[in-house]
Amino acid sequence: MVPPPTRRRHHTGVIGVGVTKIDDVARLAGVSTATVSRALRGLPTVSAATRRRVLAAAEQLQYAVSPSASRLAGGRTGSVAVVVPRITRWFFGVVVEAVEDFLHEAGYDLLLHNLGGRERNRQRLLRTAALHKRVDAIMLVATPLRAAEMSALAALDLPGVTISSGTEVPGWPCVRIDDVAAARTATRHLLELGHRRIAHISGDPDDELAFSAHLDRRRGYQEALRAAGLRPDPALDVESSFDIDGGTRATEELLRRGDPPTAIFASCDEMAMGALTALREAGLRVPQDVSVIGIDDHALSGVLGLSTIAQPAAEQGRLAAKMLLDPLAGRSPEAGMSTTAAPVILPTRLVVRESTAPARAH
Amino acid sequence: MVPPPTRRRHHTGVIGVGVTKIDDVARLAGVSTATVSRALRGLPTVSAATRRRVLAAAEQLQYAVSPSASRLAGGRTGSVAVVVPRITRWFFGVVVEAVEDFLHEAGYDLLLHNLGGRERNRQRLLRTAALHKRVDAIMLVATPLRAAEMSALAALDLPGVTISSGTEVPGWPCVRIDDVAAARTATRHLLELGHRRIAHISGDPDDELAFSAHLDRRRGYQEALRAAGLRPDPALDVESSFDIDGGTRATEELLRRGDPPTAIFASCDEMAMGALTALREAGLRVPQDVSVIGIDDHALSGVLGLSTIAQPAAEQGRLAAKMLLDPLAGRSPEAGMSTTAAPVILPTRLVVRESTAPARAH
DNA sequence: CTGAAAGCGCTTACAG
DNA sequence: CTGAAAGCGCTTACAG
Repeated sequence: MVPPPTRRRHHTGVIGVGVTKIDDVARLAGVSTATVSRALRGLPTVSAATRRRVLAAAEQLQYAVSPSASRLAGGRTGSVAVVVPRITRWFFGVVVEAVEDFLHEAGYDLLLHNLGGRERNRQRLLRTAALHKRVDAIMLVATPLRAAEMSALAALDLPGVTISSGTEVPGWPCVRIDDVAAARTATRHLLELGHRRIAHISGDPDDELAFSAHLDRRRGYQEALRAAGLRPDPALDVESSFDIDGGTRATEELLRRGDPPTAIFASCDEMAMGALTALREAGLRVPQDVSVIGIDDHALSGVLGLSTIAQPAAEQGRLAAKMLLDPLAGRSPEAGMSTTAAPVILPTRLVVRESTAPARAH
Repeated sequence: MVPPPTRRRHHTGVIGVGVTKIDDVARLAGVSTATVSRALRGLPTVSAATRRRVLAAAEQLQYAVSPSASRLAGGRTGSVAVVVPRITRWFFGVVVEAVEDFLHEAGYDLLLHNLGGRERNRQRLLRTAALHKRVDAIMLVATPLRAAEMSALAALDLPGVTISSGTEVPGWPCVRIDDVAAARTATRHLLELGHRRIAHISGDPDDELAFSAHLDRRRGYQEALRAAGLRPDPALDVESSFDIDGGTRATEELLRRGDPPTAIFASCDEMAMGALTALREAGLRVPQDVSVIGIDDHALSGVLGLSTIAQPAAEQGRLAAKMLLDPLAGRSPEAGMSTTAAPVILPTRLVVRESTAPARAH
C-alpha cells in the first residue's frame, strides 16, 4: 500500500528543513491530516493522547506549517499592516517597536508601510492590491485619510485601529492623547512663567500627510492664550514641516518678522529642536532670551534640556495592538466597548527642563 | 453551458471588492486562467491583443490576485524579512526607511523584525517557523549571528544580504562602512587638535546583540593612538550600552576614575549625546574642557553641534536592497560580483562642528 | 501563443 | 473525538 510517488515539480530534489508536510506528520502520528491540523493549532476537539502524539511527530520531523497553504485554506493571513508617516521620527519608531513586539508575541507578522511624505507611497498603499488579502487587520498611525482612500479602505472590509489619527475610521477603535489639552498645558506653562509674546510653530495642515494633531494643538495654544486674556497673534503662528528642519525654518521666519517672541511652543519636540538650532544661530540664548517647549518627550529632549509635554508612545502602540488583536482572537473587547466607542485617551505630563524660564521684566 | 454553482463555504455571501477570481477574469476575457495568469504577470508568452483583453477584463472586474494562492502555487512569497536591532535608533530607522521604499517599489512586502535587545525576540525570530516559507529573502542589519542561529538560517536556504553586520553570512553580500577607518579618522581629528588624553566609549561586545563594529571602532581608535606614539590606556576605554543612556553612564564612569580625558571619541552619535549630558551634569564645558566626537551624523547631531564621522545610512539600505532583489528578479548582479565577493564599503566623512576644539595648553 | 489539468499544502464542513 | 474529501485560488509543466 505504498502511495504512488508524489509528482514534485517545483522543488527539484532539495533536501533539508521544510520539506516535511502535514501528510508526513499525519503518517508518523498515525492520524489524519485533519487531526494534525487541529492538534497543532490547539483546537479543543483533540484528545490529549492524540495531541501528544501529533506534537511529538511534528517535533521529530521538524515540521513547520506552510503559511501560504494555511492562509489559502483558512482565509487568515496572520499578518497586520502597520502604516506610519515616517519611521525615522521618534514617535513612530517607538510606536512601531511596541507594536512589533506585541504582534510577534501573538504570532502575527508585521508588514511595515512608511509613507515617507510621498504621495507615490500613499497611492501605492491604497491601491487595492497592496493590502488586499495580505493582512487580517490594519493599524493606521497618524495617517489621516482622504475620502477616496477611506472608501478604498472600507472596501477591504478589514478590522483596524488608529493611533493619534486625524481621521476616525468608522468601526475602528482609536488610541490617542488629548492634543488640545497637551497644547494648553504647554502654553499655560509659558504663561505662568510670565510670557506674553508666545509663538507657536507647527506642522502644515495643508500638507496631505499632516494629521489633525496640528489643528488640535493650535487650538489648545489659542485657548490657553485667550483664557489668559491674550489674543492669538497670526504673526506669531508659523507653519512648516513637522520635523527638525521645519522647526528651524519656522523659527527663522518668526525672527525675520521682527519683534521676536519671548517663548515658543513647538507642536512637537523635533520642531522644538529645530527652533533651538535657529535661535542659537541667531545669537539668542535659551532660556534667557527665549523659552522653548515642545510635545513628545523625545529620547533626546533630556540631552537638550528641552521642556516638553511627555506622551506615552510605546503605551499607545501596545494598547492599540491589543485592541486590534483581541477581537481577532475571539476575545471580546473590554466590556461596554462598542465599535463606535470614543477614542481611548492616554495621559500626558508636563516635564520642565532647562529650556523654559521666567520672562525677563522689560 | 452554465457551470454548476461553486460551493462557497468560507465567504458567506459578502459581496464587494475581492470576490473576483481569476476564473471570472478568464471568462470575461474569453481565455483560460493560465493565460490570465501569464498576462497579468507580464510574461512574454502572451500576444499583445490577448494581453490587452485580459488587462481590460481585470480592470473592469477590479481583480486583484490572491497572494496566498499565488504563493502556494508559485512558490514565491513576494516578501522580504528585515531584521534590525532597534528600530528606534537613528541608523536603523533610516536604513529601514530606505529599504522599505525600495522593496515596495519593486513589489515586495517588508516583514519587520525588531530584536529590541531581547533574547526572547532572537529566539522567536530564528525558530524555524518565523521565517520559514514566509519570505523570499532576508536582510540582516547589524545583527551578528551565533553558530546555532547561523545554521538555522542556513537551513532556510534563502538568499540574503547583511548591512554593517558583525557576522558575514556565507553566500550573502554585505554592505557596510570601514569602521576601523572611521574610528581612526575620528581619533586622528582629536589628535590633530592637540589632545593626548583621548577616551573611548563604546557598546559592550559581550552583549549578545553587539555587533562587531564595536571592536572595529576600538581598533581604529587604538591604531590612531599608536600611530601618534601614544599607548592606549584601559582606564580611558569604557564599555556600556550602545545608546544615549550608555553614553551617559560610560562618561560618568570615566569621570569617576579621576584625571578625566580632554577628549572623548564615542562609538556612535547616540553615545556621544549621552556623553554631552554627563559632561554638562558634571559641570564640564564642551568643547572648552572636553571635546566630543561620534560616528553617524545623526539627524540631531547638527542641533547639538556634535562633530562626527558621517556615514551614509539610507544609501547602505538602498544598495543592500538592490543587491538582494536584483538576483531574485533574474537580473544578474554586477558583472564580476561573485557570491563570495568582498563587502561593499561605502565612504564616510569627517564633519567638524562645535563639540571639538583644540586642547588647552596646561 | 494558448489551454486542460494537475498540483501547491493546508483547513473545514460534513458525517460518523 | 476523528477521518475522507472537497475546496481554497492560483501557477506550471506539458502538449499542442
